[in-house]
Amino acid sequence: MTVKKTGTKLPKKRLRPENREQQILDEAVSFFAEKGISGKTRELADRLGITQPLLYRYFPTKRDLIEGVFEKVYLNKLNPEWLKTITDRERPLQDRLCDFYRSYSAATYRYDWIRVYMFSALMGEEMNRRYTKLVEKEILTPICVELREHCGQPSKKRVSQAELDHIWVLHGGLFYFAIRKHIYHGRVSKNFSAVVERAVNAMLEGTKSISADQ
Amino acid sequence: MTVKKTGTKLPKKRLRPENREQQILDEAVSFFAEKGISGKTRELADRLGITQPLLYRYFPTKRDLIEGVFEKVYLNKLNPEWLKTITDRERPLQDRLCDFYRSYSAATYRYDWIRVYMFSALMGEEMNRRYTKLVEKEILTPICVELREHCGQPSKKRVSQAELDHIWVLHGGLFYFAIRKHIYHGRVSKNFSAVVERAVNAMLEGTKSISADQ
DNA sequence: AGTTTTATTTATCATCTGATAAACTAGTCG
DNA sequence: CGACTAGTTTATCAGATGATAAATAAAACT
Repeated sequence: MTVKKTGTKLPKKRLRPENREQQILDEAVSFFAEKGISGKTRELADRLGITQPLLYRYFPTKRDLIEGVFEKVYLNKLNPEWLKTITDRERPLQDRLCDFYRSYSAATYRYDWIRVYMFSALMGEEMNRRYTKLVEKEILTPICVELREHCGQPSKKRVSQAELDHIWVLHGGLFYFAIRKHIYHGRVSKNFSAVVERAVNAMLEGTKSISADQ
Repeated sequence: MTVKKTGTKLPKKRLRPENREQQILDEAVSFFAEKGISGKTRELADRLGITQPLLYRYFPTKRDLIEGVFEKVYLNKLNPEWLKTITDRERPLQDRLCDFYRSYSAATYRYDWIRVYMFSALMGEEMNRRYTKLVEKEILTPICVELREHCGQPSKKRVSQAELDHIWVLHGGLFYFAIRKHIYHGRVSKNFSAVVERAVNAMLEGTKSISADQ
């Protein structure tokens, strides 16, 4: 695909602005994911094989660059298919949730994504809170509704904070798998799918069981 | 130019080195928890009402100061009582785990702790990995053993990664409550104890139920 | 009190770092 | 080709920031 001059030195080719901007943004995501937001513009430029001032032609300030990184990470991450998967009552809830988490994890449990996400959260970025609220509305609340049905306790009442928090334990617990892997660099099992199945299964069975007691 | 005194009496008292060092360390924990490790020494000094060079009398480099902060956060955090609580087979496992998580969360699910913990993890600090491994060894593995017993499947085999990962989902899921609260600044229910009870209960019942199937 | 000690401040350095302006040159077009 | 356009580099600035040395003054000591 790339027909570049073979040699010791990379040819300093000029790129069209759109391409250069994309190239910078791509590398910036991976760079700031690794180094954190206090990563230096000179080092990023080095990685790109360009000079530092060139960054400023495409992004007037470092903040603008960072914002580009955040947008790339946060935007269009919620797949509308997920809601369909979750609410498809033709299938057992167990299967739906496992499918959802397999797909969701493939989209977000990635080194760059997880780390930029956490950095932005620690910075108190508004975008993070917006995303979290969106997840609650579009993913977790629907799961709560399905969970009620699954436990034979449908109701018209609004999903409560307690119900949300209960599902957050599963959702966060699975997310924590990615934190352990990409932030703690700890040992995790290869087979995430098995972890999901076990956790989802236990949660569904357990929740049904304890809600029957009451 | 301007005299520091703001009219009211802020006596510039000299402190004994031990006291000053402690005072600096205390404020540093809360300061770096809020600002991240790239927080500036001058700003920390301002908060303390001292001058920036004074910091360097007690901590030769910023790195030394940060290390002091990390030690304060990581050291002696694992209470030996917890192991006793977890393994006390006189009581139902449900009660033991709920007690443990109430105590564990009181000790670690704090603004300063959670944030410094996450900052250090993102930096790839060795201390973080050590702590995580210790948690696995002293807390999660014992829980796995008790869980086997609870499910009527005791065994002499070593606790597997899959078993650990299953418990990590609960452990991380509850930890994630603190992340949502102190890092995402999201809405969480006041009653964490109720969240614990529900999650622990569901996990125990669910795990027992699904392990009976096999 | 006078003297000594040392916690603290004042003044300052060296370097880093985000940012800007001008020079340079690869690619394009007549 | 020769000239123009614009992507890129070179040179550099201004402020920030970690760190140091000397001056100051509060407490301790005699």
